[in-house]
Amino acid sequence: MSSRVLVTAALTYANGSPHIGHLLEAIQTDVYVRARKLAGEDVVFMWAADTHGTPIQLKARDLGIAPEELIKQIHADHLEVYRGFDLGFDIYHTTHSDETKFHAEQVFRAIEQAGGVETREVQQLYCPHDQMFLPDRFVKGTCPKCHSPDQYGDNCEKCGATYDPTDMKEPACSLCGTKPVLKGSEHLVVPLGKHETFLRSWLAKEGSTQLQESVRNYVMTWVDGGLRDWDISRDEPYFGFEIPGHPGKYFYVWFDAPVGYIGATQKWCNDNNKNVDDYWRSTPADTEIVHVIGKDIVYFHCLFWPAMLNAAGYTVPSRVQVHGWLTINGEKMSKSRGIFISGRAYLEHLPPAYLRYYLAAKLGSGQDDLDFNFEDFVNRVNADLVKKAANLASRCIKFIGGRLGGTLGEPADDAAQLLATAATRVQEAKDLYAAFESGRALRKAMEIAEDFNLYLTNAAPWKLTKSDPERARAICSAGVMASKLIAAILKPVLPRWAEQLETMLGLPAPLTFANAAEPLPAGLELGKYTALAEPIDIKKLEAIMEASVPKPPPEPEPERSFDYEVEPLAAETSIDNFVPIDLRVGLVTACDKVKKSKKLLQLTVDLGPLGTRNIFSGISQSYAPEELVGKKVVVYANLKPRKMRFGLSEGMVLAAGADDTAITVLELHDRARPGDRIT
RNA sequence: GCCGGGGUAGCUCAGCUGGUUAGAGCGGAGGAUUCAUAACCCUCAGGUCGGCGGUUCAAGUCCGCCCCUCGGCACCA
Repeated sequence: MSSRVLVTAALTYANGSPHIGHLLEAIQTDVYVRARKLAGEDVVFMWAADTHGTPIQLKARDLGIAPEELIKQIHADHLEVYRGFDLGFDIYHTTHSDETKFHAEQVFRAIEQAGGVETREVQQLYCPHDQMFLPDRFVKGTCPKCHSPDQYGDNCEKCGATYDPTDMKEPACSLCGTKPVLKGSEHLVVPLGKHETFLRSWLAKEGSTQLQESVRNYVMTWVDGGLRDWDISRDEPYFGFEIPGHPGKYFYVWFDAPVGYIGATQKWCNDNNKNVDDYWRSTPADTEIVHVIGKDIVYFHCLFWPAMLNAAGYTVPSRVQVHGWLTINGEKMSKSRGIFISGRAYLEHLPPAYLRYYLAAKLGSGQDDLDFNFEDFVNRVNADLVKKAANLASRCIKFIGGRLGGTLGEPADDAAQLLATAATRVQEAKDLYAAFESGRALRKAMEIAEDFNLYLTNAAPWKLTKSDPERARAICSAGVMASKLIAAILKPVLPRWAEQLETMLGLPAPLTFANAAEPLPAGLELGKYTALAEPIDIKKLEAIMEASVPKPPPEPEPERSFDYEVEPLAAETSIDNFVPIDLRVGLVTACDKVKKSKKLLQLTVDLGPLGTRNIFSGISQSYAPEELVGKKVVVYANLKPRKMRFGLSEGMVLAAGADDTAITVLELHDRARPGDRIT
């Protein structure tokens, strides 16, 4: 066992408030940390907000405030929400800090001195109006392949072509519309190929790094496919740290973001009289470094990050634990479609314990996606927490309090075996937690509750209050003891539950995995029972989701503001340009999903006297096929038929919407006749 | 197309290195009980363990092929 353990959750990007997806990871990390602490290990949870990069810079500009001000506000918000969920991090720092800057520079200098940094001349689009180089997604223009207008600088959503923003026709800055110019710039790159030997050993199956098998395989495909150079610099203006010795160049946000882990540790060490080198200049055998991340950032944490650390002489991670995505009622989260839960909205309606329990109960060590299902949530919380665990404590403590003078006795002999099994389960749970198997660990607690609820029913102490009160006391005392063991297992997930029970039982010391099985003294005066968990109603969850979705502004302000952007208005034109476009009323008579296609639906559209058409439309992410059947839609009917992979598309169905998942097909009133021209 | 994960009772899932009549939780049906937060306890699911072949004395459990589904990649990191 290492003498020290340092755990991190991924840094939350400081451009918004944490949502339930962030909380999944935070809770997973917190449960892991608390469990290992409860096991008596020296564990710290180092965390921070990720504050640099173009999106934050631009958001601050839109709000008319300095980026420093923006991230300060957001940091405060993160801290409040995360504390609200009882997350036991030792620090929630920020990457925009002296400590992170210091270590980012250290890492960079070390790599540079070892000859690990090279320069490359990069030609990039530059907006003379905004006076900045434009990342690919900030360029809009016409696709060089299919000539669709208004596509992003990296690929075309219409034809799927990929290209360089410099290849686009009529490129424009997406911020101001100005035509960007091509400008050369020198970038600093780290040729990752130089670190291949190290990375292979770090990733090796036989090595000491703990990685999920699927993660290891995934990363190895990158290594085997040839490691590319990593561009670590960005030109000013860029919200971040200037690179030492390279004026006007800034660290790319992904260079300094993970260094935020070290920065947070440095700050915490400064404040707590510890030595940062014990953590980050140690050997993995001496200090475990465990990163909990989502599957989107595996690339950074399993390639760049260990390579950087190793090259700069820092401790490399000993474990990277990857989790999947959170879906809500089986659907991907999406603010625009109202499928979204913010941490803040949750806290306004429900106690954090339920979410912590639900997510921890569903989490295992795999990286499967996890569904937040409302019905399941209510069932699980009510059945496990309320009906099983809380009820066991309630029936025993209340029984002793109400009928037996509130004094605990020795646990009954016939419960000894069950209590021994329960004590074993606590130890098993400890190990399960350390393996990120919180779901299984919690099951152990429920097994204890099931055992003892049954035991109590069979032993029926309520029949003995008159005839044999001491026997009744012994039975219930065993139940109280079981509740204590359950609370120990629940403690990493439900710290407040454990504290409440500690108070009711008047425990001399906080519960740990080690002391959980220590007997309670006979003669102990029990405190009054206070409810450990209350049943919840599914309506609460619906209310939370509603409250999470940004509401439209109550009254239109003099200057209307929108939370979305639309394409700029096309150039003015005459009616002559409209005439050649023949739009017709079409009745959708059949509609099916296209196999092997993510976006397409295949429609059969009746144009009345003009016959029927087969039309493919990229709206499958917004419509179920059956929704469209019987609808009257607008068809661009003289559009040249287009051969697609799945067949011939004979026209186009008109629709509105920027996002593939939020498209609205134009529908006509029922009195429109199929085939009628639209003018 | 390529790479991964899945496909086991109505739902969510356990089933490790193959071995008696395939399990749990939830929901549902019935019953028992009243200490407890209408809580607890008992009984009830006759499930082709996605399909087809194969290995074996023995296969959800190993091998091959196929189907379905989810995710990732293929452009960016």
